Amino acid sequence: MSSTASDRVFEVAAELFALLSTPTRLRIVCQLCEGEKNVGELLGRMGVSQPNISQHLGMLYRSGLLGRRRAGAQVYYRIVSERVLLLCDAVCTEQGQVNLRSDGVRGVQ
Amino acid sequence: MSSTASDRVFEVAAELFALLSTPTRLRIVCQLCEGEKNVGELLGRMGVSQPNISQHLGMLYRSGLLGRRRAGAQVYYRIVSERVLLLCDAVCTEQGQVNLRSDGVRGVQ
DNA sequence: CACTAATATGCGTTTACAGTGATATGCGGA
DNA sequence: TCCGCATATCACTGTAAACGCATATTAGTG
Repeated sequence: MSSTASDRVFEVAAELFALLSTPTRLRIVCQLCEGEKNVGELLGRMGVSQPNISQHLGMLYRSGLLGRRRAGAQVYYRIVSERVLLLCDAVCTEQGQVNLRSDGVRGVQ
Repeated sequence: MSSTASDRVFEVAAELFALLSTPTRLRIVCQLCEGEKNVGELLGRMGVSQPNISQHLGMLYRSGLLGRRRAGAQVYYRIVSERVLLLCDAVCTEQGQVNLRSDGVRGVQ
């Protein structure tokens, strides 16, 4: 049918949602909302294995949601997509739930 | 030990994202943004099978994202969750993006 | 060059889910 | 009441992906 370019739009958007569709990755994103962190720091705050978190980080990085920077033996990850922050906010406002961005800071930087 | 209340929040949010993580369901939601539609109307606008769309509709309905109303032999679905609209907007509000709630043509970044 | 810490990658298993085809249910009309 | 349309559900299959484990890579130190 006429669906060619708009198909891509839906596929890309669906992929983005899929990246946020597991609690572990959501928690990672939430942690990184507070600022850049290395793998060890993330590891300490969530009860998952190191290979597991590394795989999730790699996935988010390859998808362009996260950036990374090497500092000696450590690798620091950070959020580079403003879209992700919008999505996190959108999911938490409403339903009177806790804001995933626990520091409660809003706005664009 | 990590079984706190915030765990539930992440699980719930992840589930919501998962509901929007397939192109077919995203397209359904997009169609319903224009207003209430019955299954046949949705079927005509997207190239999927009837059982398939029915299952997706049932899933979205049971999750509370859609409402439904029977009119004779037809069943009309509508969006009842403001959250979904926010999410759709958030995906597209990045510059150079398309709004899913119209008929756009452009990719992500 | 070892040795160790920090992080990444490959593999195997299990589970969940999207899609399909066949069939069941609900509804209006003759 | 039987028929045909609109929609839902069941049973099945293939595939993808999350997790755990073992191992490889990279960096710092002696």
